[in-house]
Amino acid sequence: MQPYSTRIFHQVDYPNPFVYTALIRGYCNEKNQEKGVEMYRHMRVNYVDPVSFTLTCLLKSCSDEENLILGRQMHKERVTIGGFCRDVFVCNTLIDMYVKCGELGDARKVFDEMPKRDVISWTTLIVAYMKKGDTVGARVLFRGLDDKDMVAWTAMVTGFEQNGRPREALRYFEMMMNSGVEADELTLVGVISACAQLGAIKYAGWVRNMAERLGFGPEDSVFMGSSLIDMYSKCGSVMEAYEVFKGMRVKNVFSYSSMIVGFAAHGCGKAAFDLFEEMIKTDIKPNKVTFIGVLSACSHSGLVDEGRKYFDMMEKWYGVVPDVDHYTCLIDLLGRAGQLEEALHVIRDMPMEPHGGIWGAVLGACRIHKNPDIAEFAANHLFELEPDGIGNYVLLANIYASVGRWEGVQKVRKLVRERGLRKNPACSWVEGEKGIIHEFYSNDATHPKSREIELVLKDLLQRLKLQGYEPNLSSVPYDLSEEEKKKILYTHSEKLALAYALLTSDNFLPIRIMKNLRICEDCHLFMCAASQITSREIIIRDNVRFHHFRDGKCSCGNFW
DNA sequence: ATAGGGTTAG
Repeated sequence: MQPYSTRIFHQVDYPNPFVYTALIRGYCNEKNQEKGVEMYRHMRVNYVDPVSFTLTCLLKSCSDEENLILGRQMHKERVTIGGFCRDVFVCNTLIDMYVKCGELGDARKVFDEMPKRDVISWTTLIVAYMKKGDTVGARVLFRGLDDKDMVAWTAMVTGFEQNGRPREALRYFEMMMNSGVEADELTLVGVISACAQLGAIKYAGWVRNMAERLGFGPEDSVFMGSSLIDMYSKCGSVMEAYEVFKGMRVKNVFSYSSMIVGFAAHGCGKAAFDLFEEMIKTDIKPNKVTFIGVLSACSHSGLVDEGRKYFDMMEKWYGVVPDVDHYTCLIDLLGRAGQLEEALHVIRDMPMEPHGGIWGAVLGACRIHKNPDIAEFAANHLFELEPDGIGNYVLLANIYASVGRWEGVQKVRKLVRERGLRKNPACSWVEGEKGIIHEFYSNDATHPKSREIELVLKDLLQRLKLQGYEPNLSSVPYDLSEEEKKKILYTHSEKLALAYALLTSDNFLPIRIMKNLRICEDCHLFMCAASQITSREIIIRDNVRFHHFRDGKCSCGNFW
């Protein structure tokens, strides 16, 4: 605040509400809440009645500072002054204040008691429900909203996207289009992120065209560019991601980090490092996520020494203090490289408590290196930290099974039963014609083409066998007969998805399969062989990384 | 004069 603002103020003999409010606004804008409140008191003591803007200024600063106590006081003030109860501006700011302070119930109460609400009141609340993860609540509210505008629709689209429900996000986007509401940059960025989750590369292409027509293509918009980079790499196309990156006129830390993370997930370690080196020559400062990318690039390429070097550098040279997630990358790096003992030392010596992710990285490494003892140790921590994390139980059971410790498998199964947990069904999906997503579960015969899929798969299996493919029975973590194991392997969801893609897609295009869990050894072998026999490039995105199968080989080097 | 929706993480 300019010092003379206050001086001038004191020269006014009888300041009116607007003069006071101007001063309060000045203080609040420069985050000097105490001074703002002091002026407010001054105003009241002198019997000057506040206007609604006076309250909204103070409430806004309560939102920013998350000062719930003062916020509640202002809420009461509103009542005592009277008249403002009906003021939509004041109420909306009040709702926002309660939301920012995490008091959704109070926000709702203000909303319910408003005599007249506008689209902003609704949207504020819808976003709050979405952020809390209550998509049902948000949807109910949205249904009750009469004049749904662009921002309200966008809040729904991005809300679903942020809650990991990309299909609903796209559904709402389409409903938005159908109801004739225009989309803008923010809407389309949300849609692109939903496509990234889904692996819907064709759909994303249309959205990108739309964005370019509207003047916010990746060349012009950093947001659009960064989310396209992320989308293309999550859809298995790093090169296209890089094309977008190169074409962006303005880049920021998001663009670089997304690209580095993309390279990392595809096992392009060298490209990730080169881009990092390029980045630090610009004015753009690397942040936490950038280093997550760099470190995970090291771990997917097995570069332990490089990883250690970057880990030591990040704080010393770039002022980014390693947090528990960076330690997770380091543990993952050491673990993958087989240095499990060293990984445990790092956990012991690190300055924070290990969280689930840390033990998860250890457990993952134990799977690669078939180490049931350390696995048990890590899993016990995990079972305490994440008692409902079904993936951990499955992983431990698989590790036991891989070394034939069936009594261990039984023990884990019992634990799962006792805790009333259920295995996540494995699911794979591909984008079919017209960009429609086709989903497959294991042993799933609900797809309209399932009869043909079965035939394609049978035929493929026979041809693969002639080439020397043998089902990998140890991929089935059950103590079953060979025949039964073969039957189970044969129905894994990614194989169904592959058969569907072979049946329907264009011959020259790569096949992109997404799945929710990690690919099993047998499917990995199967895909290697299938890529050779069919001369098709097969790209599988599992829940961790990408596998590019081409000419009988996988980009992960059979080490994942 | 004052308000609601956005990009990167193993």
